[in-house]
Amino acid sequence: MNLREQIIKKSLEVFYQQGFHASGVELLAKQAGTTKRTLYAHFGNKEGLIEAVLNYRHQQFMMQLQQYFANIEIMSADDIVQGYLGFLQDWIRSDNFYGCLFINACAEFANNKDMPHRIANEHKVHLRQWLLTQFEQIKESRPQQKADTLFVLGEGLIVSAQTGQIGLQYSSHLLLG
Amino acid sequence: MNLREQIIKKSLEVFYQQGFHASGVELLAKQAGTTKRTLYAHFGNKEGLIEAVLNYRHQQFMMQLQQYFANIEIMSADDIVQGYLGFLQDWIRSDNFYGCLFINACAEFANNKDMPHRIANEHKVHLRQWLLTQFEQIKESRPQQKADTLFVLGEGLIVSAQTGQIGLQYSSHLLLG
DNA sequence: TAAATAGTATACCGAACGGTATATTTATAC
DNA sequence: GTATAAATATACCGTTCGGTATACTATTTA
Repeated sequence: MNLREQIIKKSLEVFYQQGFHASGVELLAKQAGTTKRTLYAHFGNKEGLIEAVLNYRHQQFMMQLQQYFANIEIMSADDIVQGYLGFLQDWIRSDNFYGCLFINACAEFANNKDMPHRIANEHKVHLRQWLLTQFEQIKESRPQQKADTLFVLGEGLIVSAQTGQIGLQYSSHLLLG
Repeated sequence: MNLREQIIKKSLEVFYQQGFHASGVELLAKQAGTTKRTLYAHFGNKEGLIEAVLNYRHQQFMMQLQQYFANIEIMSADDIVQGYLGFLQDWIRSDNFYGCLFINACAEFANNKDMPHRIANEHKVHLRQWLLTQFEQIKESRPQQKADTLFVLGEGLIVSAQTGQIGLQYSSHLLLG
């Protein structure tokens, strides 16, 4: 068992459910089944742990998204839209959904020079680029506009769910013009 | 000068820029030009202050939105869409934009039984209802769907701006079907 | 087998936290 | 003009914070 990864995984859970500032290092270590001493040996300080957790979550999220898309056939722009929204809905409807960790990080670290904010920004840029690539691969017209609109819609759905706006009667037939 | 309101206004600024957990009561009092003693006399505890700040922000936001709409002529669904998006864009482009305080509150207080989360939920419900009323007033078809789609798009724009996604090429011609 | 490595247990540090106590000053009102 | 209320200044409380020190144990490797 990889202890370092165990600490990251458990800390991800705690940060996600309680926020970064509200999660003490003592608790993080205990939840990971280890001690502060070991935690600090691995990550230096709390900031180092946060950085590792955010990087881990980025990898995990992109992996899950790619895996989801690997199981569906993408032939049209609508497939991309329905695929991405389906992926988000599965996540949103799952237990222990507390919004997007990167958005939450920006909420707690408002200054864009703060490391968590910067990593969150890079994650979103990466995601937008990935969506763009999907539209480009099927040689869709205006791929940038479609990717960005889908991205914004997705962000809106995530946050709306986080604030308890369930059963939204939104329309997703917006990208096919 | 109303000291209670002064404390609320300054605390709103501090909470908005630093987050709730990261803002100490000592700092909040100092920024408001008063002392902890007085702050506690008015709000009982930190939670009471947070509650007052969130309620104040709700009133302020709805007031500003209504004022913005009072200055434009609403004759079509497109006017409502452009009006709401224009209102959000003005806010997003302003100095000291750090996302939506209510979304940020849900990020820090993930449990929907927490008071800040609950107030945030009520605020969003209220906003959605207000948007719905706008579409109903011009006797637009499918007002609920249009209001919800506009709401989700707005939430997405706010959060996208917060994570630094500028110059998005999204399409707002999505509600006119 | 002995050295080196990694993790545990626990106590501790100074600082900051939310919140309170005491005493003094300011402003309002009868 | 004096009582009453409201705000200030400041010190303090117990607790928790992020982070460190010390000592011990288990595992690996030469």
